Amino acid sequence: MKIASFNINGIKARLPALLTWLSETTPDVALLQEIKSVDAAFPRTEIEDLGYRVETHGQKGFNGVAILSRLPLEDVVRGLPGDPDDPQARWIEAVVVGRDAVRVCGLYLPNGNPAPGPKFDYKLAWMARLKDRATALLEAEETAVMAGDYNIIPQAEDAARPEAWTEDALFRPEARDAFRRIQNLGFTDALRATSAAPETYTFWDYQAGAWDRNDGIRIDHALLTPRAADRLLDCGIDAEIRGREKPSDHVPIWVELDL
DNA sequence: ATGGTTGTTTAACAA
Repeated sequence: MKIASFNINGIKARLPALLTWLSETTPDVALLQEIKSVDAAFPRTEIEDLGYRVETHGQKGFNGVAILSRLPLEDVVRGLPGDPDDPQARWIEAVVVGRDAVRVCGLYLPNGNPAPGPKFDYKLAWMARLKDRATALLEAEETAVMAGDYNIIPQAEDAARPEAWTEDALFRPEARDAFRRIQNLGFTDALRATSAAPETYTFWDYQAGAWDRNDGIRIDHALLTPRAADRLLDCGIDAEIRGREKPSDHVPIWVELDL
């Protein structure tokens, strides 16, 4: 089973590019972030025509996440548990019913800039809730994947110019520590840990020719529970699509599990 | 230090 994650930066602007990528790479599951759409306006028909079920958790203007799946989905949950009053649509999870079941969690972690400040506080509070959800997945011994735009540069090697990010919310020690604490609960960072992990980034800014200069960062991640990590066959980053017409500033990541 | 770009939505805000 191939599970991909892609911050598309607006479904309205990215639909042709998304359909092309889906047709070319045929993931069984695609977790989308930054759909920037309300549920009713999401172009589900065009995606369903490619054989995907569509579950969205959107809002007006920004944020918004979705799950596309060629396999049946059960137990869809919208919103990260822990704050029913959180107005920002950044989490959706569901159980994919394949040869064996796997829980997929798609997340769009808050950016947090400028830091320090209320947006950075919100980022850290959201990460505390993520840690609680992650702990519950481990305690239930689930086969689960938490993938998406984490807005975290875990280590200096994950940036072409780490010195440019020292004061940024994506690289500040408090945010990296929070990410490390979650991973150290027992998750595998698939795109770093495996021999198949590619040596490339997942985000290149639109500004200042970042793609042409390969001035990127690795901020999209797939964390696997031990039961999922045991099934990991391969993983990758579809970096080349960053060079296409009207690209997102992120590129897709994917893991292949023996499920 | 500033500005550089894109998307949603139409004046900023978010990234």
